[in-house]
Amino acid sequence: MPDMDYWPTSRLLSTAARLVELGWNERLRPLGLTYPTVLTLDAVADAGPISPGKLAESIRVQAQTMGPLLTRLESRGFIRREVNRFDRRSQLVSITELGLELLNQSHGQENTVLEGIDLDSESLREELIAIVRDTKIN
Amino acid sequence: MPDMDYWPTSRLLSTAARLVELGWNERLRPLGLTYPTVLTLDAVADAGPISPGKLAESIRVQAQTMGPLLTRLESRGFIRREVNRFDRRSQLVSITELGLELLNQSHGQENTVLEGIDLDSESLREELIAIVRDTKIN
DNA sequence: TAGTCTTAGTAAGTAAGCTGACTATTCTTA
DNA sequence: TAAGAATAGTCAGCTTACTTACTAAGACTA
Repeated sequence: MPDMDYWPTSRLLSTAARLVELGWNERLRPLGLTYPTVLTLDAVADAGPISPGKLAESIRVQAQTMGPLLTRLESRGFIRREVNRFDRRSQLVSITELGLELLNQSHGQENTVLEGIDLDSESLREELIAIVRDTKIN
Repeated sequence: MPDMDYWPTSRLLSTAARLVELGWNERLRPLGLTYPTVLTLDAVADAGPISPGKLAESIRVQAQTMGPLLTRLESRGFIRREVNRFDRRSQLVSITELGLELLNQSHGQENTVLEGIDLDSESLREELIAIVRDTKIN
């Protein structure tokens, strides 16, 4: 085990994030989902029919990242994409029955991730929120 | 800005990590480096001639991830790889003069990242260390 | 010593994320 | 109303990271 006391905080942050995502993905694999796809499905389920751009903004990735992600979700039948009749540049994404079903199953798994690790401390949450809030995205 | 109070902590964690890495990469781009390459160069500089496997272990990525990363670093002349004479299965990685020089420049940039964000609080570090320590990697 | 187990590294395939550059549509303004 | 600016999405190219499966070399054991 490396001597993490000497790691820069940024390095701790990304390593922790990668390990947590890894744990998530392990649980989600049997469902055919991954961590980012669950984030996206969640956002679509929440925000009703929504454009890919807004979706990208809401989970803080680039539009170029959201495109292929939606393509994968669509090819598996978890979402639907249609052109917005009122602005033909944009699309409207909505979740399918199958997507909703999978999303519910994934929420059932949620509790089993990272049990034993005190990940829900309020102070940790507050510091992470500060980072996300204060880091400017271009 | 989304309502992060309702985000799961894991989501906060990976979003924060991605944004921090983004900020890092912006600073490193003029040097021709990226966040993971600096991690790797750092580890090589620290641990002297070291095998790719140990290197992967020390920064907690898979060996299959380390391989291509070293190939890129080598093609830019930042590191050197040679076969270990005493165990011809393995290699020994060492940093070059050029790599050392770049690494020093990147350390100079380090201070300008994330200034204004309280990223170095001790409690944040402790919680992150706990996550990295307690998350089993296969 | 021959056969098996272990270890080091690589290859192939997929996913996710980025930048920069492009097309198509809509909006704005002179 | 025509020209230019802005917006939505995609394409191409690159990097990082994972899984599964492989080869080569060394170690161990019957």
